[in-house]
Amino acid sequence: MATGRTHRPATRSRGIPEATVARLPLYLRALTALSERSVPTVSSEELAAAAGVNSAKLRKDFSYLGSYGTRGVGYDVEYLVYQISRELGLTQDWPVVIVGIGNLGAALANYGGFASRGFRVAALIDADPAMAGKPVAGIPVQHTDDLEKIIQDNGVSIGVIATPAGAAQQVCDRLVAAGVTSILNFAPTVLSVPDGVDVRKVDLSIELQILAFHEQRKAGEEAMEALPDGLPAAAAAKGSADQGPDGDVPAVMPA
Amino acid sequence: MATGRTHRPATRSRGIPEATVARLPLYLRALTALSERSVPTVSSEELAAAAGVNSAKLRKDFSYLGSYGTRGVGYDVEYLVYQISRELGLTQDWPVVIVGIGNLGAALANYGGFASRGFRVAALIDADPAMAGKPVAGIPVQHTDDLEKIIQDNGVSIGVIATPAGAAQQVCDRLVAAGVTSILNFAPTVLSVPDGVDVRKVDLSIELQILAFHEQRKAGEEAMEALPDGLPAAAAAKGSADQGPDGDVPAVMPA
DNA sequence: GAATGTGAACGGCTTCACAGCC
DNA sequence: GGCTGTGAAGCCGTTCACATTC
Repeated sequence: MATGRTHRPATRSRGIPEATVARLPLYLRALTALSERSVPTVSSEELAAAAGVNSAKLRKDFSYLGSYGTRGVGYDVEYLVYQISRELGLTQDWPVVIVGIGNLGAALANYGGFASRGFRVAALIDADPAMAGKPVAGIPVQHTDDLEKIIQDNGVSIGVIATPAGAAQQVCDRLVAAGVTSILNFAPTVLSVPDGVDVRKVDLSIELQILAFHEQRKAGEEAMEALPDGLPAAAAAKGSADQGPDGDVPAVMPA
Repeated sequence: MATGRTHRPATRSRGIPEATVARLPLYLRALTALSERSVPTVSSEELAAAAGVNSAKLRKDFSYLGSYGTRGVGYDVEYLVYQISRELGLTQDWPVVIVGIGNLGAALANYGGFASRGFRVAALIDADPAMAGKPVAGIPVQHTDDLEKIIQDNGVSIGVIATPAGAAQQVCDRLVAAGVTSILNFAPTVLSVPDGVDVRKVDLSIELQILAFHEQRKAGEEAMEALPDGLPAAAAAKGSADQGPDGDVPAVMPA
Protein backbone atom coordinates (compact mmCIF):
# COMPACT_ATOMS: atom_id res chain seq x y z
CA MET A 1 0.00 0.00 0.00
CA ALA A 2 1.51 3.24 -1.10
CA THR A 3 -0.75 5.75 -2.76
CA GLY A 4 -2.46 8.37 -0.67
CA ARG A 5 -5.95 8.17 -2.01
CA THR A 6 -8.93 7.94 0.23
CA HIS A 7 -7.25 8.19 3.59
CA ARG A 8 -3.75 7.83 4.76
CA PRO A 9 -2.20 4.42 4.41
CA ALA A 10 0.71 6.08 6.15
CA THR A 11 3.79 4.64 7.67
CA ARG A 12 2.32 1.63 9.50
CA SER A 13 -1.04 -0.02 9.76
CA ARG A 14 -2.43 3.33 10.88
CA GLY A 15 -5.81 4.33 12.04
CA ILE A 16 -5.59 4.41 15.80
CA PRO A 17 -8.94 5.64 17.10
CA GLU A 18 -8.82 9.05 18.71
CA ALA A 19 -10.28 7.65 21.91
CA THR A 20 -7.41 5.20 22.11
CA VAL A 21 -4.82 7.89 21.50
CA ALA A 22 -6.28 9.86 24.38
CA ARG A 23 -5.77 6.91 26.71
CA LEU A 24 -2.21 6.08 25.70
CA PRO A 25 -0.73 8.75 27.98
CA LEU A 26 -2.66 7.21 30.84
CA TYR A 27 -1.23 3.79 30.17
CA LEU A 28 2.18 5.27 29.75
CA ARG A 29 2.01 6.93 33.12
CA ALA A 30 0.94 3.73 34.84
CA LEU A 31 3.64 1.78 33.03
CA THR A 32 6.30 4.29 33.98
CA ALA A 33 5.36 3.87 37.62
CA LEU A 34 5.66 0.10 37.27
CA SER A 35 8.95 0.48 35.49
CA GLU A 36 10.32 2.55 38.34
CA ARG A 37 9.35 -0.21 40.72
CA SER A 38 11.18 -2.62 38.41
CA VAL A 39 8.07 -4.66 37.73
CA PRO A 40 8.90 -6.77 34.66
CA THR A 41 5.42 -7.66 33.36
CA VAL A 42 1.76 -6.74 33.89
CA SER A 43 -1.50 -8.34 32.96
CA SER A 44 -4.15 -6.28 31.21
CA GLU A 45 -6.19 -6.56 34.37
CA GLU A 46 -3.54 -5.02 36.61
CA LEU A 47 -2.53 -2.30 34.21
CA ALA A 48 -6.12 -1.40 33.51
CA ALA A 49 -6.78 -0.98 37.21
CA ALA A 50 -3.75 1.27 37.55
CA ALA A 51 -4.86 3.39 34.63
CA GLY A 52 -8.48 3.52 35.72
CA VAL A 53 -10.01 1.78 32.73
CA ASN A 54 -11.39 -1.71 32.22
CA SER A 55 -9.23 -4.48 30.88
CA ALA A 56 -11.21 -5.19 27.73
CA LYS A 57 -10.80 -1.61 26.64
CA LEU A 58 -7.10 -1.69 27.37
CA ARG A 59 -6.57 -4.86 25.38
CA LYS A 60 -8.53 -3.45 22.49
CA ASP A 61 -6.47 -0.28 22.64
CA PHE A 62 -3.22 -2.19 22.59
CA SER A 63 -4.42 -4.33 19.74
CA TYR A 64 -4.37 -1.22 17.56
CA LEU A 65 -0.69 -0.80 18.27
CA GLY A 66 0.17 -4.38 17.45
CA SER A 67 0.54 -7.62 19.34
CA TYR A 68 2.85 -6.59 22.10
CA GLY A 69 1.64 -9.00 24.78
CA THR A 70 2.22 -12.66 25.51
CA ARG A 71 -0.80 -14.88 26.06
CA GLY A 72 -0.86 -16.49 29.41
CA VAL A 73 1.70 -13.99 30.68
CA GLY A 74 0.91 -10.34 30.06
CA TYR A 75 2.83 -7.37 28.76
CA ASP A 76 6.52 -6.61 29.12
CA VAL A 77 6.60 -3.27 30.93
CA GLU A 78 9.76 -1.82 29.41
CA TYR A 79 8.83 -2.86 25.92
CA LEU A 80 5.39 -1.33 26.20
CA VAL A 81 6.77 1.90 27.60
CA TYR A 82 8.98 2.15 24.57
CA GLN A 83 6.27 1.29 22.07
CA ILE A 84 3.75 3.71 23.47
CA SER A 85 6.33 6.47 23.76
CA ARG A 86 7.25 5.94 20.17
CA GLU A 87 3.64 5.89 19.07
CA LEU A 88 2.96 9.15 20.87
CA GLY A 89 6.03 10.73 19.40
CA LEU A 90 7.72 11.18 22.74
CA THR A 91 11.01 9.72 21.65
CA GLN A 92 11.72 13.06 20.12
CA ASP A 93 12.07 16.45 21.71
CA TRP A 94 9.19 18.89 21.35
CA PRO A 95 10.05 22.51 21.94
CA VAL A 96 7.02 24.37 23.26
CA VAL A 97 6.30 28.06 23.74
CA ILE A 98 3.97 29.43 26.34
CA VAL A 99 2.29 32.70 25.49
CA GLY A 100 0.80 34.74 28.31
CA ILE A 101 2.84 34.61 31.47
CA GLY A 102 0.24 35.53 34.06
CA ASN A 103 -0.59 33.36 37.02
CA LEU A 104 -1.49 30.44 34.86
CA GLY A 105 1.32 30.80 32.38
CA ALA A 106 3.82 30.92 35.23
CA ALA A 107 2.25 27.85 36.79
CA LEU A 108 2.58 26.04 33.49
CA ALA A 109 6.18 27.11 33.08
CA ASN A 110 6.91 25.73 36.52
CA TYR A 111 4.98 22.55 35.93
CA GLY A 112 7.38 19.67 36.19
CA GLY A 113 5.37 17.14 34.20
CA PHE A 114 6.01 19.40 31.28
CA ALA A 115 9.67 18.73 30.85
CA SER A 116 9.42 15.14 31.94
CA ARG A 117 8.15 13.60 28.74
CA GLY A 118 9.81 14.94 25.67
CA PHE A 119 8.50 18.45 26.08
CA ARG A 120 10.81 21.37 26.60
CA VAL A 121 9.76 24.92 27.32
CA ALA A 122 11.68 26.71 24.60
CA ALA A 123 10.40 30.18 25.39
CA LEU A 124 7.98 32.24 27.44
CA ILE A 125 6.25 35.12 25.71
CA ASP A 126 4.22 37.96 27.13
CA ALA A 127 2.79 41.21 25.83
CA ASP A 128 3.73 43.19 28.91
CA PRO A 129 7.02 45.04 28.31
CA ALA A 130 7.58 45.12 32.05
CA MET A 131 7.84 41.33 32.05
CA ALA A 132 10.49 41.22 29.36
CA GLY A 133 13.74 39.81 30.62
CA LYS A 134 12.33 38.69 33.94
CA PRO A 135 13.01 35.04 34.54
CA VAL A 136 10.08 32.75 35.26
CA ALA A 137 10.94 29.18 36.13
CA GLY A 138 14.47 30.09 35.16
CA ILE A 139 13.52 31.17 31.66
CA PRO A 140 13.58 34.84 30.68
CA VAL A 141 10.27 36.16 29.39
CA GLN A 142 10.40 37.58 25.89
CA HIS A 143 8.18 40.15 24.32
CA THR A 144 5.36 39.33 21.93
CA ASP A 145 6.98 41.41 19.24
CA ASP A 146 9.53 38.68 18.73
CA LEU A 147 7.02 35.86 18.61
CA GLU A 148 7.59 34.92 14.98
CA LYS A 149 11.35 34.95 15.31
CA ILE A 150 11.22 32.82 18.46
CA ILE A 151 8.96 30.23 16.83
CA GLN A 152 11.18 29.96 13.80
CA ASP A 153 14.52 30.00 15.58
CA ASN A 154 13.45 27.21 17.88
CA GLY A 155 11.53 25.16 15.37
CA VAL A 156 8.47 25.25 17.58
CA SER A 157 5.37 23.43 16.38
CA ILE A 158 3.41 23.32 19.64
CA GLY A 159 2.16 26.47 21.32
CA VAL A 160 0.37 26.96 24.62
CA ILE A 161 -1.95 29.93 24.94
CA ALA A 162 -2.49 31.22 28.46
CA THR A 163 -3.48 34.76 27.64
CA PRO A 164 -6.74 36.49 28.52
CA ALA A 165 -9.63 35.52 26.26
CA GLY A 166 -9.48 38.77 24.35
CA ALA A 167 -5.95 38.23 23.13
CA ALA A 168 -6.17 34.53 22.37
CA GLN A 169 -7.37 34.56 18.77
CA GLN A 170 -4.82 37.13 17.75
CA VAL A 171 -2.01 35.21 19.41
CA CYS A 172 -3.30 32.05 17.83
CA ASP A 173 -3.25 33.60 14.37
CA ARG A 174 0.31 34.74 14.81
CA LEU A 175 1.43 31.37 16.12
CA VAL A 176 -0.15 29.61 13.19
CA ALA A 177 1.24 32.06 10.68
CA ALA A 178 4.68 31.49 12.17
CA GLY A 179 4.41 27.74 11.72
CA VAL A 180 2.81 26.32 14.85
CA THR A 181 0.45 23.46 14.00
CA SER A 182 -0.69 22.32 17.44
CA ILE A 183 -2.18 24.55 20.09
CA LEU A 184 -3.16 23.95 23.66
CA ASN A 185 -5.60 26.66 24.58
CA PHE A 186 -6.28 27.71 28.17
CA ALA A 187 -8.12 30.89 27.25
CA PRO A 188 -11.90 30.62 27.49
CA THR A 189 -12.57 31.22 23.81
CA VAL A 190 -13.26 29.23 20.71
CA LEU A 191 -10.27 29.51 18.44
CA SER A 192 -10.51 29.49 14.67
CA VAL A 193 -7.66 27.81 12.92
CA PRO A 194 -7.05 26.62 9.37
CA ASP A 195 -7.28 22.97 8.44
CA GLY A 196 -4.31 20.98 9.54
CA VAL A 197 -3.91 22.78 12.82
CA ASP A 198 -4.98 20.94 15.97
CA VAL A 199 -6.42 22.77 18.90
CA ARG A 200 -7.10 21.24 22.27
CA LYS A 201 -8.67 23.29 24.95
CA VAL A 202 -8.55 23.16 28.69
CA ASP A 203 -11.32 25.12 30.24
CA LEU A 204 -11.65 25.31 33.96
CA SER A 205 -14.99 26.97 34.10
CA ILE A 206 -16.53 24.49 31.71
CA GLU A 207 -15.34 21.65 33.90
CA LEU A 208 -16.87 23.23 36.94
CA GLN A 209 -20.14 23.81 35.16
CA ILE A 210 -20.34 20.17 34.18
CA LEU A 211 -19.74 19.18 37.78
CA ALA A 212 -22.41 21.63 38.91
CA PHE A 213 -24.89 20.00 36.57
CA HIS A 214 -24.31 16.58 38.10
CA GLU A 215 -24.21 18.02 41.57
CA GLN A 216 -27.59 19.59 41.05
CA ARG A 217 -28.96 16.34 39.75
CA LYS A 218 -27.77 14.56 42.87
CA ALA A 219 -29.49 17.13 45.05
CA GLY A 220 -32.67 16.54 43.08
CA GLU A 221 -32.47 12.83 43.65
CA GLU A 222 -32.01 13.22 47.36
CA ALA A 223 -35.11 15.34 47.43
CA MET A 224 -37.01 12.59 45.65
CA GLU A 225 -35.81 10.02 48.12
CA ALA A 226 -37.32 12.13 50.84
CA LEU A 227 -40.72 11.62 49.28
CA PRO A 228 -41.81 8.16 50.40
CA ASP A 229 -44.28 6.67 47.99
CA GLY A 230 -44.79 3.63 45.80
CA LEU A 231 -41.54 2.09 44.70
CA PRO A 232 -38.48 2.51 46.86
CA ALA A 233 -35.59 3.58 44.69
CA ALA A 234 -33.75 5.27 47.51
CA ALA A 235 -30.68 3.95 49.27
CA ALA A 236 -28.78 2.05 46.62
CA ALA A 237 -29.91 4.47 43.93
CA LYS A 238 -27.41 6.96 45.28
CA GLY A 239 -24.63 5.31 43.37
CA SER A 240 -25.42 5.64 39.70
CA ALA A 241 -23.79 8.97 38.92
CA ASP A 242 -22.89 8.59 35.26
CA GLN A 243 -19.44 7.68 34.07
CA GLY A 244 -18.03 4.49 32.90
CA PRO A 245 -14.62 3.51 34.18
CA ASP A 246 -13.00 5.39 31.42
CA GLY A 247 -10.99 8.50 31.11
CA ASP A 248 -12.58 10.17 28.18
CA VAL A 249 -11.19 12.85 26.04
CA PRO A 250 -11.39 16.58 25.42
CA ALA A 251 -11.62 18.15 22.07
CA VAL A 252 -9.83 18.64 18.86
CA MET A 253 -11.40 21.46 17.01
CA PRO A 254 -10.86 22.60 13.47
CA ALA A 255 -11.51 25.81 11.68
CA MET B 1 -23.61 2.04 32.65
CA ALA B 2 -26.19 3.49 34.97
CA THR B 3 -26.12 1.63 38.19
CA GLY B 4 -29.29 2.69 39.98
CA ARG B 5 -32.59 1.16 39.07
CA THR B 6 -33.35 1.03 35.42
CA HIS B 7 -32.70 4.68 35.02
CA ARG B 8 -33.98 7.77 36.71
CA PRO B 9 -37.53 8.92 36.09
CA ALA B 10 -36.29 12.03 37.84
CA THR B 11 -37.53 15.54 38.17
CA ARG B 12 -38.27 16.48 34.59
CA SER B 13 -38.19 14.80 31.24
CA ARG B 14 -34.61 13.93 32.10
CA GLY B 15 -31.91 12.13 30.29
CA ILE B 16 -29.76 14.83 28.78
CA PRO B 17 -26.84 13.05 27.08
CA GLU B 18 -23.51 13.63 28.72
CA ALA B 19 -22.07 14.93 25.46
CA THR B 20 -24.77 17.56 25.38
CA VAL B 21 -24.17 18.59 28.99
CA ALA B 22 -20.53 19.11 28.16
CA ARG B 23 -21.45 21.55 25.41
CA LEU B 24 -23.99 23.59 27.34
CA PRO B 25 -21.29 25.74 28.96
CA LEU B 26 -19.99 26.51 25.49
CA TYR B 27 -23.38 27.67 24.31
CA LEU B 28 -23.84 29.61 27.49
CA ARG B 29 -20.61 31.48 26.96
CA ALA B 30 -21.50 32.38 23.40
CA LEU B 31 -24.97 33.45 24.46
CA THR B 32 -23.62 35.59 27.26
CA ALA B 33 -21.43 37.42 24.78
CA LEU B 34 -24.44 38.04 22.55
CA SER B 35 -26.46 39.16 25.53
CA GLU B 36 -23.83 41.73 26.42
CA ARG B 37 -24.04 43.06 22.91
CA SER B 38 -27.81 43.24 23.37
CA VAL B 39 -28.49 40.88 20.51
CA PRO B 40 -32.10 39.76 20.96
CA THR B 41 -32.20 36.53 18.94
CA VAL B 42 -29.85 34.10 17.21
CA SER B 43 -30.29 31.37 14.66
CA SER B 44 -28.87 27.92 15.33
CA GLU B 45 -26.43 28.60 12.53
CA GLU B 46 -25.01 31.75 14.08
CA LEU B 47 -24.87 30.44 17.59
CA ALA B 48 -23.29 27.22 16.45
CA ALA B 49 -20.55 29.13 14.68
CA ALA B 50 -19.89 31.19 17.80
CA ALA B 51 -19.68 28.07 19.93
CA GLY B 52 -17.58 26.15 17.44
CA VAL B 53 -20.01 23.32 16.71
CA ASN B 54 -22.28 22.56 13.79
CA SER B 55 -25.86 23.72 13.77
CA ALA B 56 -27.50 20.29 13.60
CA LYS B 57 -25.73 19.26 16.76
CA LEU B 58 -26.74 22.45 18.50
CA ARG B 59 -30.39 22.05 17.56
CA LYS B 60 -30.35 18.47 18.72
CA ASP B 61 -28.76 19.52 21.98
CA PHE B 62 -31.37 22.18 22.57
CA SER B 63 -34.14 19.77 21.75
CA TYR B 64 -33.21 17.81 24.88
CA LEU B 65 -33.87 20.89 26.97
CA GLY B 66 -37.23 21.58 25.40
CA SER B 67 -38.56 23.65 22.53
CA TYR B 68 -37.09 27.00 23.30
CA GLY B 69 -36.76 28.31 19.76
CA THR B 70 -39.15 29.84 17.27
CA ARG B 71 -39.27 28.39 13.78
CA GLY B 72 -38.43 30.86 11.11
CA VAL B 73 -36.85 33.13 13.70
CA GLY B 74 -34.32 31.54 16.02
CA TYR B 75 -33.72 31.54 19.74
CA ASP B 76 -34.33 34.31 22.23
CA VAL B 77 -30.91 35.03 23.72
CA GLU B 78 -31.96 36.08 27.22
CA TYR B 79 -34.40 33.24 27.57
CA LEU B 80 -31.85 30.67 26.50
CA VAL B 81 -29.23 32.08 28.84
CA TYR B 82 -31.65 31.61 31.67
CA GLN B 83 -32.74 28.12 30.67
CA ILE B 84 -29.23 26.83 30.21
CA SER B 85 -28.05 28.43 33.44
CA ARG B 86 -30.86 26.78 35.27
CA GLU B 87 -30.22 23.43 33.64
CA LEU B 88 -26.56 23.60 34.61
CA GLY B 89 -27.44 24.57 38.14
CA LEU B 90 -25.78 27.96 37.88
CA THR B 91 -28.70 29.86 39.32
CA GLN B 92 -27.46 28.79 42.69
CA ASP B 93 -24.21 29.53 44.45
CA TRP B 94 -21.57 26.80 44.57
CA PRO B 95 -18.94 27.21 47.23
CA VAL B 96 -15.69 25.60 46.11
CA VAL B 97 -12.50 24.79 47.98
CA ILE B 98 -9.11 24.61 46.35
CA VAL B 99 -6.63 22.27 47.97
CA GLY B 100 -2.97 22.75 47.18
CA ILE B 101 -1.96 26.37 46.82
CA GLY B 102 1.18 26.09 44.76
CA ASN B 103 1.67 27.82 41.46
CA LEU B 104 -1.36 26.21 39.95
CA GLY B 105 -3.61 26.53 42.98
CA ALA B 106 -2.78 30.21 43.20
CA ALA B 107 -3.49 30.65 39.52
CA LEU B 108 -6.85 28.97 39.97
CA ALA B 109 -7.67 31.12 42.99
CA ASN B 110 -6.93 34.19 40.91
CA TYR B 111 -8.84 32.95 37.91
CA GLY B 112 -11.67 35.35 37.26
CA GLY B 113 -13.90 32.97 35.34
CA PHE B 114 -14.22 31.11 38.58
CA ALA B 115 -16.35 33.59 40.45
CA SER B 116 -18.19 34.73 37.36
CA ARG B 117 -20.70 31.94 37.06
CA GLY B 118 -22.17 30.82 40.32
CA PHE B 119 -18.88 29.57 41.71
CA ARG B 120 -17.33 31.09 44.78
CA VAL B 121 -13.96 30.22 46.22
CA ALA B 122 -14.97 29.47 49.79
CA ALA B 123 -11.54 28.49 51.02
CA LEU B 124 -7.94 27.78 50.07
CA ILE B 125 -6.24 24.89 51.79
CA ASP B 126 -2.60 23.90 51.87
CA ALA B 127 -0.49 21.45 53.83
CA ASP B 128 2.39 23.86 54.30
CA PRO B 129 2.15 25.52 57.74
CA ALA B 130 4.19 28.41 56.41
CA MET B 131 1.35 29.24 54.00
CA ALA B 132 -1.30 29.39 56.69
CA GLY B 133 -2.81 32.82 57.06
CA LYS B 134 -1.14 34.21 53.96
CA PRO B 135 -3.68 35.72 51.62
CA VAL B 136 -3.81 34.46 48.04
CA ALA B 137 -6.19 36.27 45.74
CA GLY B 138 -7.42 38.02 48.85
CA ILE B 139 -8.34 34.80 50.62
CA PRO B 140 -6.28 33.57 53.57
CA VAL B 141 -4.86 30.09 53.14
CA GLN B 142 -5.91 27.60 55.79
CA HIS B 143 -4.12 24.50 56.94
CA THR B 144 -5.07 21.00 55.84
CA ASP B 145 -5.76 20.02 59.43
CA ASP B 146 -8.97 21.99 59.30
CA LEU B 147 -10.14 20.57 55.99
CA GLU B 148 -13.13 18.71 57.36
CA LYS B 149 -14.34 21.63 59.39
CA ILE B 150 -13.98 24.00 56.46
CA ILE B 151 -15.97 21.73 54.16
CA GLN B 152 -18.76 21.34 56.64
CA ASP B 153 -18.95 24.93 57.80
CA ASN B 154 -19.20 26.17 54.24
CA GLY B 155 -21.43 23.44 52.90
CA VAL B 156 -18.93 22.69 50.16
CA SER B 157 -19.77 19.95 47.69
CA ILE B 158 -17.22 20.74 44.99
CA GLY B 159 -13.49 20.43 45.61
CA VAL B 160 -10.54 21.27 43.39
CA ILE B 161 -7.34 19.30 43.90
CA ALA B 162 -4.16 21.07 42.82
CA THR B 163 -1.71 19.20 45.02
CA PRO B 164 1.27 17.15 43.90
CA ALA B 165 0.32 13.71 42.59
CA GLY B 166 1.50 12.00 45.74
CA ALA B 167 -0.94 13.80 47.99
CA ALA B 168 -3.95 13.76 45.71
CA GLN B 169 -5.58 10.49 46.69
CA GLN B 170 -5.29 11.22 50.37
CA VAL B 171 -6.76 14.69 49.96
CA CYS B 172 -9.48 13.21 47.80
CA ASP B 173 -10.39 10.66 50.46
CA ARG B 174 -10.64 13.34 53.09
CA LEU B 175 -12.73 15.60 50.88
CA VAL B 176 -15.12 12.79 50.11
CA ALA B 177 -15.36 11.71 53.73
CA ALA B 178 -16.17 15.29 54.64
CA GLY B 179 -19.04 15.41 52.20
CA VAL B 180 -17.62 16.57 48.87
CA THR B 181 -19.30 14.79 45.95
CA SER B 182 -17.67 16.46 42.94
CA ILE B 183 -13.98 16.77 42.37
CA LEU B 184 -11.96 18.56 39.76
CA ASN B 185 -8.53 16.97 39.73
CA PHE B 186 -5.44 18.71 38.40
CA ALA B 187 -3.00 16.23 39.89
CA PRO B 188 -1.63 13.72 37.42
CA THR B 189 -3.08 10.65 39.12
CA VAL B 190 -6.05 8.38 38.78
CA LEU B 191 -8.31 9.00 41.77
CA SER B 192 -10.44 6.30 43.34
CA VAL B 193 -13.75 7.47 44.67
CA PRO B 194 -16.90 5.74 45.84
CA ASP B 195 -20.01 5.56 43.69
CA GLY B 196 -21.92 8.77 43.58
CA VAL B 197 -18.83 10.96 43.50
CA ASP B 198 -17.93 12.59 40.21
CA VAL B 199 -14.36 13.20 39.25
CA ARG B 200 -13.24 15.22 36.28
CA LYS B 201 -9.60 15.54 35.50
CA VAL B 202 -7.55 18.16 33.78
CA ASP B 203 -4.19 16.87 32.80
CA LEU B 204 -1.79 19.12 31.04
CA SER B 205 0.77 16.54 30.12
CA ILE B 206 -1.86 14.24 28.64
CA GLU B 207 -3.08 17.04 26.43
CA LEU B 208 0.41 17.72 25.20
CA GLN B 209 1.03 14.08 24.49
CA ILE B 210 -2.11 13.89 22.40
CA LEU B 211 -0.96 16.91 20.44
CA ALA B 212 2.46 15.34 20.00
CA PHE B 213 0.84 12.25 18.54
CA HIS B 214 -0.94 14.27 15.88
CA GLU B 215 2.06 16.44 15.32
CA GLN B 216 4.15 13.39 14.63
CA ARG B 217 1.56 12.08 12.27
CA LYS B 218 1.65 15.34 10.33
CA ALA B 219 5.41 15.12 10.06
CA GLY B 220 5.05 11.60 8.70
CA GLU B 221 2.64 12.79 6.04
CA GLU B 222 4.92 15.55 4.93
CA ALA B 223 7.68 13.01 4.53
CA MET B 224 5.40 10.93 2.33
CA GLU B 225 4.50 13.90 0.22
CA ALA B 226 8.17 14.39 -0.42
CA LEU B 227 8.29 11.04 -2.17
CA PRO B 228 7.14 11.76 -5.67
CA ASP B 229 5.68 8.69 -7.29
CA GLY B 230 2.52 7.57 -9.04
CA LEU B 231 -0.48 9.45 -7.79
CA PRO B 232 -0.05 12.96 -6.40
CA ALA B 233 -1.77 13.22 -3.06
CA ALA B 234 0.32 16.09 -1.84
CA ALA B 235 -0.82 19.67 -1.52
CA ALA B 236 -4.46 19.45 -0.56
CA ALA B 237 -3.84 16.34 1.50
CA LYS B 238 -2.35 18.57 4.17
CA GLY B 239 -5.76 19.43 5.53
CA SER B 240 -7.50 16.33 6.81
CA ALA B 241 -6.07 16.26 10.33
CA ASP B 242 -8.82 14.69 12.40
CA GLN B 243 -11.42 16.51 14.39
CA GLY B 244 -14.95 17.37 13.65
CA PRO B 245 -16.20 20.86 14.43
CA ASP B 246 -17.11 19.87 17.92
CA GLY B 247 -15.86 20.59 21.32
CA ASP B 248 -15.80 17.22 22.89
CA VAL B 249 -15.61 16.31 26.49
CA PRO B 250 -13.18 15.17 29.14
CA ALA B 251 -13.83 12.44 31.60
CA VAL B 252 -15.99 11.46 34.47
CA MET B 253 -14.50 8.58 36.28
CA PRO B 254 -16.02 6.41 38.95
CA ALA B 255 -14.56 4.19 41.62
C1' DG C 1 -4.34 -22.95 33.21
C1' DA C 2 -3.81 -18.22 32.25
C1' DA C 3 -4.20 -14.18 29.74
C1' DT C 4 -4.04 -12.02 25.11
C1' DG C 5 -6.25 -10.64 20.77
C1' DT C 6 -10.45 -9.91 18.28
C1' DG C 7 -15.00 -10.67 15.76
C1' DA C 8 -19.53 -9.49 16.84
C1' DA C 9 -23.17 -7.25 19.45
C1' DC C 10 -24.48 -3.18 21.53
C1' DG C 11 -25.21 1.62 22.74
C1' DG C 12 -24.54 6.44 22.28
C1' DC C 13 -23.52 10.48 19.57
C1' DT C 14 -23.46 12.79 15.21
C1' DT C 15 -25.20 13.80 10.83
C1' DC C 16 -28.67 13.91 7.49
C1' DA C 17 -32.70 15.45 5.61
C1' DC C 18 -37.12 16.95 5.85
C1' DA C 19 -41.67 17.75 8.03
C1' DG C 20 -43.68 21.30 10.74
C1' DC C 21 -44.32 25.95 12.09
C1' DC C 22 -43.70 30.97 12.00
C1' DG D 1 -39.03 31.67 2.67
C1' DG D 2 -36.62 30.74 6.74
C1' DC D 3 -35.41 28.14 10.57
C1' DT D 4 -36.50 24.89 14.22
C1' DG D 5 -37.30 20.24 15.86
C1' DT D 6 -36.69 15.42 15.11
C1' DG D 7 -37.03 10.56 13.08
C1' DA D 8 -33.83 7.73 10.73
C1' DA D 9 -29.32 6.41 9.24
C1' DG D 10 -24.59 6.03 10.00
C1' DC D 11 -20.43 6.06 12.68
C1' DC D 12 -17.55 5.31 16.50
C1' DG D 13 -16.40 3.46 20.73
C1' DT D 14 -17.28 0.06 24.38
C1' DT D 15 -18.29 -4.36 25.99
C1' DC D 16 -18.85 -9.20 25.51
C1' DA D 17 -17.27 -13.61 24.96
C1' DC D 18 -14.38 -16.87 23.16
C1' DA D 19 -10.84 -18.85 20.12
C1' DT D 20 -5.94 -18.67 20.27
C1' DT D 21 -1.54 -18.99 22.10
C1' DC D 22 1.92 -19.63 25.54
